[in-house]
Amino acid sequence: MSTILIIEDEPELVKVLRSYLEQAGFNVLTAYRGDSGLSTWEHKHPDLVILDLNLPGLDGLDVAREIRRKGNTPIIMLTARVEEMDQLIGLELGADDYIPKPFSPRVVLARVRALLRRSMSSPVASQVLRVANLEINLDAHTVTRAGELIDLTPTEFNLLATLAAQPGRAFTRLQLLEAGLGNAYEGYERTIDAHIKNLRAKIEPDPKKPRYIETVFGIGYRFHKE
Amino acid sequence: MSTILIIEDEPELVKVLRSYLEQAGFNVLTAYRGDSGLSTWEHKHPDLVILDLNLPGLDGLDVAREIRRKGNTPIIMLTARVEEMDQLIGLELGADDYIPKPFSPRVVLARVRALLRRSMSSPVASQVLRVANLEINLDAHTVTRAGELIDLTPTEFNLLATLAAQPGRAFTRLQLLEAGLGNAYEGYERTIDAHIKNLRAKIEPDPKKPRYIETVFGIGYRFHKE
DNA sequence: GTAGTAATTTAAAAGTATGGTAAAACAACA
DNA sequence: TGTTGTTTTACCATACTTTTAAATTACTAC
Repeated sequence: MSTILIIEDEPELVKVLRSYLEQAGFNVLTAYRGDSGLSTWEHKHPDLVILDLNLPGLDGLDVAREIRRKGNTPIIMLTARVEEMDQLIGLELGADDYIPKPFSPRVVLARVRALLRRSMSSPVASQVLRVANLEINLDAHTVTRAGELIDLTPTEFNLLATLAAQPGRAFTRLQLLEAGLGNAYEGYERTIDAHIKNLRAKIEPDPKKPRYIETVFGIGYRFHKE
Repeated sequence: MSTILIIEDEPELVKVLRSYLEQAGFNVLTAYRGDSGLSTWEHKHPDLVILDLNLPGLDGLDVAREIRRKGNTPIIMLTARVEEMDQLIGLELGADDYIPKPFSPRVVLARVRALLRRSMSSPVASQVLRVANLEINLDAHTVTRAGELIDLTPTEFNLLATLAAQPGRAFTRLQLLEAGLGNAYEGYERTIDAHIKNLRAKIEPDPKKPRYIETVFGIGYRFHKE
């Protein structure tokens, strides 16, 4: 269930939005000031922020900038008028969407859903990678193939997660050492080969003819796309 | 510069949108039917699609579904009324944003920018060279011709990428040795010839009459321009 | 045009690098 | 200490690159 943080100083508006969003099954946090909103964001890690432009304590623009600097939580900006919105766009600040007041809560809900769907499906935000008939759960550190649980070592899991996060992209052994094992410029590149071999033995139906983890000759490895 | 595909059957609306978007520096493609729009999308790979819900030929919903199935181009959906929009949301179809008619072109422009900024910064944004009907994916280290995957060796891939990155420019064998193979002043220039031959055998429809990789007598080679 | 020259294409052989694999050495941890 | 996971090593098969040399093609000058 997704958590949404509303930073807005007009209590009536917050009340309406909260009820509408909770109705729709979201978990709602609220803050009435910019600074306290930012602090809530830092401690609770919401999945999305609805942010008013004019706020006491700390301006909405500054809040957005700060959130962008420290993370990539999707932001929906509430603005007083369309003209104001256009100005904002010009500023190229990091909000993902803008809704001019007055708006219907329904519109907000629609945008929230659209934005969440988008950010959820992005490889960084999602906690579960689904590729081919593999399911890689980053939180649980588990991998299942067709519902069957596959037991992987930490290194194998990291490698797989790195590769599967961007199917189709080829990684060099050095990149994999860095991303999957943490140790960049120390260590032997062929170590990766050994792990890949073990990984293939566990996840490939036929390890001799890998379907998921492809070899890119002269480069490294790649997770099969599609 | 970003390319935007508008799929909309109302000519007047297309005209307004086009002028507004082009004014803002975008490259605009248009289609008046769902099926032709989908085909344009497949061939031109726009960075974003503005899609009307009601279309002749192929329904907007189907177009969106198809685009989602084959890729992840951001989609902005144009809908007749707010109520209709809510219905769509319920369908959980893959559009990224919804704009109810009537709308101001300014709003559309704002959304386009917001969405592009979002998708541009996403890590999936892959480096792809498209020349003729070849698609050279630098991240994946793959080459496809008309969707067909072509298997190249590392050297062949580097050579092709070097040549295709600047179509029309002639490269000497020495430059190609350096750019494609890494070893500059050592090595035999004729080596390039051998690789070019193998490369042609793989990517040219008729290797005897090369269309892509042209010979520049006395100089070296050049990727065909246009 | 034609002959002569130079550059390119081609195919095959010789050489080299890369990846797969299994097993041994090593490290971490209970 | 026994167990499990990681890294290294070494060998082999395979894929790739380079060289070679002969055949072909393109240019130049007559």
